[in-house]
Amino acid sequence: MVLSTETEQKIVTSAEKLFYQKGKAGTSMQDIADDAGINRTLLNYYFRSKDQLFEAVFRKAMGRFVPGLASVMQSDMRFSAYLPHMVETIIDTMIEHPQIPIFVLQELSSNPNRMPQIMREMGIDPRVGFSKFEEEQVSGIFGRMDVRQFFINVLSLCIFPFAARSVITELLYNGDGEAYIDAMKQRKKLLPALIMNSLTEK
Amino acid sequence: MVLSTETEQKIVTSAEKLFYQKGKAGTSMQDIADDAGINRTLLNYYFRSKDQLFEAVFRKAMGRFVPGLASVMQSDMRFSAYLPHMVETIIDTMIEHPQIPIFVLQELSSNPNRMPQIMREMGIDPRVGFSKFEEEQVSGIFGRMDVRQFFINVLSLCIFPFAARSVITELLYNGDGEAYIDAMKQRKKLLPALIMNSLTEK
DNA sequence: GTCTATATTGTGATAGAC
DNA sequence: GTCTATCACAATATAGAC
Repeated sequence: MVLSTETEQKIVTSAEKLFYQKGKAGTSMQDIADDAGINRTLLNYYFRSKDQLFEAVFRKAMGRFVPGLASVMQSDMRFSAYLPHMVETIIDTMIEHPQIPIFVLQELSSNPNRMPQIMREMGIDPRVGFSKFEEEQVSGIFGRMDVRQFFINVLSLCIFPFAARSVITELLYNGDGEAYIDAMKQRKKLLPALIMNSLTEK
Repeated sequence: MVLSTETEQKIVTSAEKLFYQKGKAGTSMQDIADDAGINRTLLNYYFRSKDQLFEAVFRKAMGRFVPGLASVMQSDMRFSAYLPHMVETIIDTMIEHPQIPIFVLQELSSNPNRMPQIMREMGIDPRVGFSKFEEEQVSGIFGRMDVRQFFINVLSLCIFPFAARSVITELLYNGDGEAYIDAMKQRKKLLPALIMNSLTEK
């Protein structure tokens, strides 16, 4: 999607901000227009309907982290280098766009049937991401760990802390947002070691 | 909250189902009435406003997993027994109410300022849940692992797979919902060992 | 491209009959 | 407690002037 005019960009910027925060149904076209400082009817002029504007925002959100992940997956790094790189890529993306996890997961949860289509559109082949793991599983790095469970663990450890930001900040860091962010940055170094460690049998 | 009449129960049941699925703004009073098979104005009769109905559902959702967690935390089990029990409690709750994570996280994300108040209302003292960990940290079980990071890891590994259900099912289990559920059940045994393993230095 | 005016529908909420 | 009728308002969307 190419954003030609300045107005179009302002619309998308405001729409992203508000859709991320309040969701699709919780955000009105008027809200977006006000935030962008433009007339409400311009939203319809550029995007025809709220649905289409939302679609643009949703796809942009998916596009913010899928390509980064895909490129890591498709690189020919070995597992030992692959893991820290993947963790860092995910966490950096999350720090930059901390509201995306909930936004995307909420939409996919309300509309689970979208997943297959999205995967096709984004050119995601589940088998590609695994080939690397499966090769190395043969060589024994994974021990008895199921590759799928392993993958779930990595994603959980990287993404959940951002989806649960408010809870974690309040419950563990006494509401101190900076302490929370610091902790998230630490996880870039912490997680790879922890994950590797979890693979070796006790 | 005591649900006296049958009608009131039908309302709450439908409201839970729809609010979990579509969120507060995405669900209309008419939707709920239709789902419950009753007249729309009865919702106002019993709950006065949509806000108050939502509050009832939200508190019920919080109440579904907070007490279970709190009771585990406040028991005087030692860490080695505490961990599997905590993991099992969380995952069992998630299997029973898989939509609660996103529902709660989305609401708390849109409205982060609710967290402190909720913690007070539910009688959650952040220090209580940690006392157990901190005692044992002195005795060296945690090694150099930060207790807060550890806690984040446990919650991430237990909860995220449910928040990301549609993604995981599609990406890792070819859309096979039963395979997904089986994997979640396996995690009850898998995670405690993995987590303990991650604590020991390599 | 941007505005005003307007059409149309949906929404939350209440009053009052039964 | 449950219904019908009705309110005030907000929502998306379009037509048409400039």
